Order: sequence, then C-alpha cells, then structure tokens
Amino acid sequence: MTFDEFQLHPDVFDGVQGMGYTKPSPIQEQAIPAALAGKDLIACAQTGTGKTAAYLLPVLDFIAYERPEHTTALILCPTRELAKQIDEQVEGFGYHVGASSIAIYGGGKSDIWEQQKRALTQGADIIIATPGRLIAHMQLGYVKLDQIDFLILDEADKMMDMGFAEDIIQIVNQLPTKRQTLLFSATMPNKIREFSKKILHEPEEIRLAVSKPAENINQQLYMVYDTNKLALLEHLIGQLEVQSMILFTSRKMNVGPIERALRKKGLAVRGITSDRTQEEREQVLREFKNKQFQILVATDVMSRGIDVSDLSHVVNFDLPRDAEDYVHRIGRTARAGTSGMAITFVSDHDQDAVVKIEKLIERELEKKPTPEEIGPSPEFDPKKYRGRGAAHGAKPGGRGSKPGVRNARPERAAAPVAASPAPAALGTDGAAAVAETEEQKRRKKRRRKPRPEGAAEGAVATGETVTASAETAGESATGEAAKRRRKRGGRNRRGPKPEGAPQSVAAPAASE
DNA sequence: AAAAAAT
Repeated sequence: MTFDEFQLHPDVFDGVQGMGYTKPSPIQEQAIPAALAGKDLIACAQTGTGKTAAYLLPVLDFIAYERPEHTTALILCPTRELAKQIDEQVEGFGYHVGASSIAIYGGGKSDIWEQQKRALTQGADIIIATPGRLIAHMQLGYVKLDQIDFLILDEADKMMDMGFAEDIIQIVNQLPTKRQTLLFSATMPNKIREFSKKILHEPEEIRLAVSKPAENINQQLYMVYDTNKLALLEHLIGQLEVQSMILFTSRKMNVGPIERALRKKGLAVRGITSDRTQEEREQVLREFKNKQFQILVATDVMSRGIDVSDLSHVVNFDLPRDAEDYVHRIGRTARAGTSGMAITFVSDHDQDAVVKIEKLIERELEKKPTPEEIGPSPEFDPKKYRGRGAAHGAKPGGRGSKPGVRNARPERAAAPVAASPAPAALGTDGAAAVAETEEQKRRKKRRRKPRPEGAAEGAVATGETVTASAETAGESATGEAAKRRRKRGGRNRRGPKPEGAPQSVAAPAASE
C-alpha cells in the first residue's frame, strides 16, 4: 500500500513526501481511511507505530479542504515534550497546507504563559496540549474550542494513569458534541473502555498486535545486584559501540548520581526528569536529538512517544513499574526499521516484573549473570525471590523476608538508590457523560464540498500517481475516496485562510 | 514501589 491510495489533499500528500514517508504503517492503513470517513476511532497502538501521522493526516486533510477559520483539532497528550514533538510534526506534515498549531503545556517562565495566551487568543488550526495548562488557560476565557471538529487523545492510557480523566472530561464538556473523536492507547484496559464510552460515538475499533517490541531489538537481561549496577553499566559501555543511549531509571533521585558517575568516567552525559526546569528539559532533549552528547539518563518522562533517531542502545537501569512501560522504553530504539539493543538490569528484588514482561511480550528472555570481574550475580528464580512486586500488596513475610538476599549483597561502590514519598493520585470516575445521538445526525448532514482551486492545481503534481493507484485499487478517482469525502463534506467553510495565518506560535522548532 | 502534570 502507498500513501496516495488515501487520496489525501495534494497539499497533505506533499507534506507526507516532504517528511520522507513512503509506505503507510499498519496503524496508518487502518486509521486513516476510517478517520477520513468521519468515524470515531478507538485505536490500540504504541508509539513508534506511526500513530501521530495516522491522526494528523486526516486532520490536515480536513483543514486543507475546509479551510475553517476556527480551531479544527484539539490534541491532548500526557507529557510536555510529547506535546512539543507533535507540534513539530504538524509543522512538518502541515507545511504545504499552511496549517497553524500551538503547543500548550506547563513549566515555562511567565513570558511563555503570555505567549501562549496571545496565541490562543489569536487562535490556530490545531492545538496540542497537556491537560493541566490548557484548563488553566480555559478558565480565563479566551480559549475558543467551541467549534472544533476533532478531539484526539494520544496515549490515553497514560493520561488515565496520571489521573487526567477528570481534567479530560472537564475539557471535553467545553467541546461541541458535533465532532470526531480519535482515541489512541497502548493498552485497552476496562478503565479506558469505560472512559471511551463517555466521549466516543460508535467508534471503529482498531487493534494491532501491540505489546510486542520490534523484532529488530536485541533484548538482553543482566542479573545484577543494585550495588553493582553502576560498575556493570560502565563495563558494558566500555564493550559496546554506543552511538546514542537512553538510560532509564524509575526514580528521579537516581538520575543525578548516575549522570555524575558516568561523567566522571569521561562520558558525554546529561539527565532529564520532571524536576528540572522546562528550559533545561527542552535544551537537553534538543541536544540529545542533535547528537550533541551520547547518553541521556532519564525517568519515564521520556518513556513514551519521544522520537530520537539512530538511538543505538536503551538501558533499563531498573525495571519499570508496569510491564507496558518496558515495551515503551525499549521502543525508543530500533525505530523506523533500524536495529538496536535494549539492556535491562534485573536485581534480586524485582524479578516478578520480569515474569510479567515475558508474559506480556509472549517471549522468554535470556538472563545473563553479572560478569565475574564485577561481582557475584543474583540468580534468576522468581519463585524464590517473589517480593514486593507481588500484585496483592500484602508482603507475605513482611519486610526483610527475603532470606539470604541481603547478606548476599557484596559491598561495592554503592549504586544510587533512593525512595521518595509520593502523593496518591486522585481517583476519577463519575464524570459527566457527553456526546450522544446528535453526532450521528450531523454526519449524515455533512455535504460534499467542491475542491478549492488551489487543490486542483496542486493535484497536477501528484495527479498521476493518485489516478494510477486508484485504478490499481479498482476504484476510479471519483469512486470510494470521493464517497468518503462526500460523507464528511463541508460545513463552516469560509473561503481560504488569510495569508498571514499564524504558523506554530508557541513552540520554537527543536531541530533547526 | 514511581513518574508525570497547573501554580
């Protein structure tokens, strides 16, 4: 399959080509036609599957044809860096459409707030936001979302985990019920299912074989005591040809010490956690993407969605809390068909997590012992070490009930280990229901809209391929695709966008 | 048992 089979607006197609995309990914193959047909969508898809383009292209297609003067799409996502990255993707794919976008997220200085306020007041075709900051702006009254055509929830499960359900409902209640909603989630637990019933209308469900990391990731597990992790890490870095590495740790407090220890060894390393200033976060990520340093030490703030090209290695300094996050973390490498290596440290106390991961990815992973020159190795024996990872919360023998383990720990340079108290996340339920049957009526009402002149001209460039492929697919140029378009035909059209339409206002491009 | 997200 090729992109021209979607019969996207020529300006959108140009954007696809400009971004170097040639072949639609599985999620794109399924989601794009459904979204173009005006359907709500609930899609199971991880990052790294081309998910962003899967929802951006239909939105851009809509903008290219309809040229609405109001904001067309609201995209909600869990982390600030992801919002920024999606905004950059809009710039790329939407370049020829001239679509404007704003990224709205917290953490910046007060001038950022003012900048966001100005941009929101002026309006943009697409708003990409983390929920908290958007609500803060919405409460001040200048955010105009009452006419949006698309609501997109990216990483919906992650947002639920982060307690955003109430925030999202609060936002959704300000949106028109006449809209198309696309929900993307890496997992589909009941929580998401229930939630989706509230905000989606007769969604088409798209399921891909998720939870399986790419085959071209070389996954390695090392059995290692906490106290030996740093030594093993340095040993491995010495052996491997590390071009670019992300090292994940589950605790913010580990980041600094690991960073310093590696720097002491002469490595080019920087750290990132939510505790750092937003300026620093963005600078670090930009420099890492630009290969200005070799190793990024990060918490799970980096585990989802962040796209770094040519990342050769991912190290899990400790196991993530949720098995899903393992897949997300290692999915940072081997992107876009390249290969990569994922090394995971397994200590004596977190072996249950390995079992969960293996169940999830339906594959057993080889466990390598700590090399002798580093120190003694824990054995892999999850029955023996069944520990606090156990789901039921009850610790069978109470604390310190792991015979032999503590004493078996060698005394080596201490690896950074720390615990910090965490506030409990808010439970969320009982939120207002939203859309209903009007949605259906509206879709039938939508009329077909003739192509704007610019589109016809633009079509010249790609016309041949479009027609050719349509024929191959056994449909004429006015066939299926046109029917789809008729269904989602135009409303609220007010002629072409003025020349000075705002171009991505708030976010300076990361890769210049 | 953590992290993230509005201030």
